[in-house]
Amino acid sequence: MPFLFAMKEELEKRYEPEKFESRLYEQWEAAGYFTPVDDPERPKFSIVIPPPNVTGRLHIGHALVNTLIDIVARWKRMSGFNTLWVPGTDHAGIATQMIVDRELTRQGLSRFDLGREKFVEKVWEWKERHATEIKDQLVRLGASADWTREQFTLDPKLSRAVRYVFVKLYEDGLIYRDRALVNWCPFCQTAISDVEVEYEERTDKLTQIHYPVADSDRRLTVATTRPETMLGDTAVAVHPDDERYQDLIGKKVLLPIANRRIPVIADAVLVDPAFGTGVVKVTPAHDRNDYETGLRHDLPQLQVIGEDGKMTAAAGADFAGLDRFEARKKVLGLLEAQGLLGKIEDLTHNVGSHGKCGTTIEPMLSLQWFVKIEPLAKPAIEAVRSGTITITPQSWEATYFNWMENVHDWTISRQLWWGHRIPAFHCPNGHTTVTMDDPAACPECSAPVTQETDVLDTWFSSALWPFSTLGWPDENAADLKTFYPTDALITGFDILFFWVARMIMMGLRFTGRAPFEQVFLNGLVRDEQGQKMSKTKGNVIDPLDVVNEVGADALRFTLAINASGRDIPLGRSRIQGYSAFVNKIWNASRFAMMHLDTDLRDASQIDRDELRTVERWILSRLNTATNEVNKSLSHWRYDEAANTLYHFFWGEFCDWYIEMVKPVLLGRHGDEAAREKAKRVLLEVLDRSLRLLHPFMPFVTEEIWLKLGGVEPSIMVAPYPIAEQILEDPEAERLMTAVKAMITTVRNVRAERGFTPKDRFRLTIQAQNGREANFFRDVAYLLIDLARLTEVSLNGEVPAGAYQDLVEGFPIAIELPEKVVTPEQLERARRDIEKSEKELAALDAKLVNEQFLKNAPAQVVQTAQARQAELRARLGKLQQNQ
RNA sequence: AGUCCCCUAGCUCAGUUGGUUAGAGCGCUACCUUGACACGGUAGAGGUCAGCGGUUCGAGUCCGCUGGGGACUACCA
Repeated sequence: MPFLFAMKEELEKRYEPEKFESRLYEQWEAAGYFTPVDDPERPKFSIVIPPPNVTGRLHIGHALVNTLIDIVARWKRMSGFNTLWVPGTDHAGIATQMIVDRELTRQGLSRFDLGREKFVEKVWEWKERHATEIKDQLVRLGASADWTREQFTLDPKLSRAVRYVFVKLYEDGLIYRDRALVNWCPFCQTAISDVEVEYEERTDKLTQIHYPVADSDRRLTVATTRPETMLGDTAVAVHPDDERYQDLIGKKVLLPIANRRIPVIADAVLVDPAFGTGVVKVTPAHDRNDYETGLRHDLPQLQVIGEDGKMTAAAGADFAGLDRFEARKKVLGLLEAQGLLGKIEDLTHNVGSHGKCGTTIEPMLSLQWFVKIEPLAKPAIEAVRSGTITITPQSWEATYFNWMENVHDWTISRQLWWGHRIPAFHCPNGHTTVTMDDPAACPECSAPVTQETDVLDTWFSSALWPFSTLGWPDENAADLKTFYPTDALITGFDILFFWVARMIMMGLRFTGRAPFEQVFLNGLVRDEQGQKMSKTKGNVIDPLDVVNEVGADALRFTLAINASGRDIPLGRSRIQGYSAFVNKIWNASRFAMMHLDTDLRDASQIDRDELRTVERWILSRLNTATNEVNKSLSHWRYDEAANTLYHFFWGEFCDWYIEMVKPVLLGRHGDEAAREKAKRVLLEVLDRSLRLLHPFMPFVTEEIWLKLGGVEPSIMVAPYPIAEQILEDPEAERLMTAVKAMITTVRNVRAERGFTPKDRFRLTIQAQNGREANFFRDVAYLLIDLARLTEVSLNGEVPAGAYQDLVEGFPIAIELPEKVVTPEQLERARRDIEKSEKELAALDAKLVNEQFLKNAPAQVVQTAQARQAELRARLGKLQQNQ
């Protein structure tokens, strides 16, 4: 990696991200770095944003997803990929309509006062405001998305794709219109799909009601949690084999209040004879199972609850117009008065409500549009099973299969105003036309046509997002040809069914290819105690607040280092911890730059053989880190990659290497030539570290790097480091590990024996051969500096009374002045020895065990033997320290 | 009810195909304002890896059971 640097200026004393983050982003955008280059030589990498709803501000979950996307995008871009990240927003049908509706309510208006056209105009105004706000927030995060390609699901281009898909699926018989039982939200007054229903466990009253058997004094007792639906009962069902009711099958019961005669039917599917009384009331118009039972027995469907959640005329004059829950009370009162009320018990069951508004769902018969799902699901299942698409973490695949293998047809029509209006045209003679272009008149009978008023489920357009945003259905669209299929999809697991599954289905159906190869599902951001964040709990963290407080880089790094695919516990203290790391990077760079000259050139020209062991060591460690970061990122282990960087930069570069070059840089040791080499290596390590860190911390790395003055105009278009075998140096690592351990041992003994940092000792090292002896002589200045010694002597006599130890295979002795040893110190020393003795005993036993020697791999036996020898030697030394 | 996941230091978590002395961050203790950083440095305390049983020369890691927690899907009159 040849590179040139000309130090431009020093860093500010303090790290103050607010001073440069926005400026850098503007520079990147102005330079066009977010837009892919037109270079056919480069492999491409493309990814689409999970389009945020235009309902409002982004929350911490958005910050997470977009940070993870940005890390991959920046990593790929620096790694030479022609990278496209498509940004955009979703019109979010119900959610957005609700919000604008609510605003109108505050003004004392309703959408009906405005009318459809005016209302939709209002929503567009809202959208313009919020799409901008969302972009601003992503900008603050440092998202390297290509804003010249920003998309919106209701844009003409995407709307055309939506219409094309609708028409095609209709023509292929996969979209149909039918009167069927759907999930109805009485508050939003629209049908919703199965996935939009959220189930919550609740304890309700299970009420027994006695239905008198017609022309008899017997009565059948049913049990229900929804007494008001009895008004819509059109049968009572028992199990065909239930002896208790054999004689009543085929007879009639008299439905109380309504005073209708309804049949007693036998149904083995609906009725579990062991539950309750074994008798079930059947309300085909308001319950899924009853609906299907009704179809089996050809029962009338009596709709007693209307679209507004109020009782209909069919419920009887006394009930018409009454809210469904009011009606329940009234029914119970009347039944009680008639003595037809039985036992009332608690029953814990699941109740479905609309995820967007919380209203209890009313299963309702309704004329709606559906997508036949099975022909779409089959290939989508196959794509994941065959590995064409991989899902990470893999455990989600089971959930995916489970759902896909059992999905029902998808209700796609919504009784809303905000969304893609269904391109179906009806004429008074009952003909329906579905075409790409609006028909002037009915093609069959030339009668005037009117367009369907329903709009499509928001997720219908989202399902096309990876290709509609790239220009599809125009097969020749340049972006489609270059960037489709996309490479990866990063999103929350909560929209696996809503979005991911449907994109796979639609992508396969319409482009013949999986819309992406890899899916990474990130976890939920929770608070530090693992609790879900919610406004009511007051534990919500607003990403923008965090950016304002500590900068985008600290937030991004905190999110990344916790992103393993599981839920992420996030708290202020955690973010603080990683903002300290950003601060550390700033200060370490500042130190390095204080000692780098302005005329450094082409550090790659250093002859590696001329480097000292210390320098070969840090380059070797850096190389290992480089290798690990690339590897971890390639399999979605953001946490591993971030951890590797954290420990390399702080634990090795700052804590050891910088301390080790200080004597040379500050002129306390070595000559001018040595100083030059040290500077170049320092620069090289800093440069590579910044590049490695850049995808995680784009701002701080750029700010420092620009001041370092590299040849590339920006770190974000500089090459990402890759591991180079030439930098590996196991021997340097072995020796430096020993040096570090010796320093730590001296410090440890100093502290344990109650000496102060000012007390200096003499250290004696026994080297095994001349080469090692020379090495320790060369680094003696380092040991003296970092371990605070008076001198280091090689292979000398061990003075009587010196503290002895064996460190990484090297016997050492520390000459300590006389000092009274406290009982605590003795106790500690004894415990240390005891621990080693225990371990040695276990090893001794293991190494005479023939089974172990026979079965264990040679490598394992060898390390055990080596450890045994070392422990024996070390114990010998330690026992002399009294 | 089914499927999946989790239980490792005070807290939150990492521990790849079973193999040296189980790690990190935060928190805690003691000492240190040493020329980049007190958002710092040095040293340290703290773990019967939920429990029981099994497989194995060897289990935090594999299998079974029990207990506790969570997620998703389906359904319950």
